[in-house]
Amino acid sequence: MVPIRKTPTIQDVARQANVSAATVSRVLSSPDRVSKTTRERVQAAVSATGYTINQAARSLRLRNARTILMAAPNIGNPYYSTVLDGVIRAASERGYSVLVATRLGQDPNRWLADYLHSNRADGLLLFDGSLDTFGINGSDEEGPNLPLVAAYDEIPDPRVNSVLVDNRAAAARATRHLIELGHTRIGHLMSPSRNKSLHERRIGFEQAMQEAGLPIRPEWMMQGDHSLGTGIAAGEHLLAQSERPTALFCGNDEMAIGVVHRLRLAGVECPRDLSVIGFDDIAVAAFAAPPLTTMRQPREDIGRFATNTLIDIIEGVIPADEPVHVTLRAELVLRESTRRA
Amino acid sequence: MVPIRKTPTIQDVARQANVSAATVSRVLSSPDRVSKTTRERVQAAVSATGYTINQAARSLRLRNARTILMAAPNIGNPYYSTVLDGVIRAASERGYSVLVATRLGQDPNRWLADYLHSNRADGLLLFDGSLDTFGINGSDEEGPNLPLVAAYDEIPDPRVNSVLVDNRAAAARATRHLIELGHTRIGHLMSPSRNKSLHERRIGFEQAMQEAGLPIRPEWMMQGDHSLGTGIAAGEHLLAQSERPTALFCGNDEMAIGVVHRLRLAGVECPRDLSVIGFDDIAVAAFAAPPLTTMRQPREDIGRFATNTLIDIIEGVIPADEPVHVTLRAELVLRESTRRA
DNA sequence: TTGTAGGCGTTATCAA
DNA sequence: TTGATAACGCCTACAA
Repeated sequence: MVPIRKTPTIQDVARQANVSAATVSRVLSSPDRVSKTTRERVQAAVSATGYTINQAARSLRLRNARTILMAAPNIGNPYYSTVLDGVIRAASERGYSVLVATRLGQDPNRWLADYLHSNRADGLLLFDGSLDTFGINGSDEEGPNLPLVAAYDEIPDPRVNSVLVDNRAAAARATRHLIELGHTRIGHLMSPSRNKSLHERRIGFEQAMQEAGLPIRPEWMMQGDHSLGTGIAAGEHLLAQSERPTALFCGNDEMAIGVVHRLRLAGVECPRDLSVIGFDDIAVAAFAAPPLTTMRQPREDIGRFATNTLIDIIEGVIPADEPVHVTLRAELVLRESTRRA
Repeated sequence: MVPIRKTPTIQDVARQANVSAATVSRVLSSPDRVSKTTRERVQAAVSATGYTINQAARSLRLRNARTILMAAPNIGNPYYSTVLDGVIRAASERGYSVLVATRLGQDPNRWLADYLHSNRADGLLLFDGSLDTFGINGSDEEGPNLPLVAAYDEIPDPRVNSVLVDNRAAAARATRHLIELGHTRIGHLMSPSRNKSLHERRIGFEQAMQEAGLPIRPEWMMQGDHSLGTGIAAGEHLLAQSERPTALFCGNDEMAIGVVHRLRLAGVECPRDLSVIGFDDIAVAAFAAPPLTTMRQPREDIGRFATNTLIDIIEGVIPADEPVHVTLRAELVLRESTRRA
């Protein structure tokens, strides 16, 4: 015979505490504007009733949602899920909820813009390079931009806030690691070049080689598409050569694993005959045979920085008209696939 | 000199179309209750103004959020992120948004309950076994339960809707695979037994062995904690024995990889000297040396089923008072770590 | 078929 | 310091 118990509203609390709803609201948002005695009475009433603030009503009134939206191509991919972990951490520390979207329908730009306009999210974290930031921001001339931070390899638009990894410096660091081990015959399995940030990895490699006065041999510069398959193909390309490098910098870990795998089949052992360094530090890297030396992308930091930047913009801590560009550094992870020449 | 353009409301659309706001609302929610001509006029006005429905207002009025909340211990873990992928797919197909939470503060039960009461989410997907469903549901006697579906290994409470994998059947299937390959000397590296569902894996193993009339040798029954480390320890345990099994069923993939790794160091090769089958099909399994035969957990399906069940409950398609228990099957993934005896 | 009016729960403004 | 009031934008009886 328990009475049907609606979720209590601020009115219920007010009644219970013998004050007005306005006072309850004040106790909740700015307690110091209320006298100590009433404040305590209200707080008692709040816990007595089990009152929870109704976010929908609050959002409607305040025109914000205290929620951010993360858009990523595929959250099943460990890269994005690690980033998401950082996002959730940072957001919850600042009292924000996180909405995750991967299926953006026919017109992703409109879909995302609607999300913000519809008062479901206050800002947008964009991890999907296939999306066009112009479209989301509305046509160039008009109106204020939506709170938006982009964090993916290709940032075409300097007017958009971004969090990126310094690919060039990271690639140079990887290459110098090989040089420091005494290698002079060094090859590079390149990432797809369509993408500007990935292209930076090649630039970084070339810079490090030039600085060390080492020759870049064209037959040791191979092109891959980041798949295991092109790694294997690159392995075959190397096997076909009379002179082989003693070290190889690969544009990502999958390709590195492919190369190592293919060469082993032919009796060329890593790191005995060839030192190999990868890029990304995917989960598999530590379990590969041999465990792969690589440059670790600071995925969680990317999520955290992007989130904090976004919330700063939402809350006006950072002026919205001056784009923010954060650059993070990758970290060298030493394992067993590289060794002294 | 562009005028400051507020996001248009339903009133703006109404004005533009020369109708009342109520009519616009009808066009949006039940178009057939409006004459064709006005409907078209309204639709034109909607796109002319770029109107987007304000979710906060809608939620307040309708007392729902068309949003579900997924609670998981750690979204950086590939297991949960794959589940999340399924969740997002299913939810977006049914027009729901997905909120993800991993940091639940000091009092997780209260935190989660607040989330629902505060009208931010209509239902809860629980993937965190450390949470107590009793607490969230409110004390036993009172009130209607919150829409909640649990999907983790340990389901202590039959009154809670759940989506689970049939661990016993899956373990039996794995064991029978080894038996079918002609093995008779089969060991088992067990999962932690504190957990009921994990304990089922052991039961499944024992059942399959008994059905085949094979002996269960105590010295080949080892206990692990699902870490790589206990896999290595189990490998050492096996190496110390004068008589070894020819096949081993491991409670999860990490342990399987650990065993294989340790045995190889001692010159015992998999699958030449020992066939090994794991459980889960973590991403690493396919890249292990040798690629690991294993039972794949249908992670994405778990997410999808849980989500659809939850939304069914929210929308009243399924009666809330009769708990739903869905059982999914794991799938045998054949790779190279098992072979004929 | 369409319009009017009231209220969902909150907070900001203004007055007391 | 506190209270009354109005408004945020939407939906749904009810009336026309």
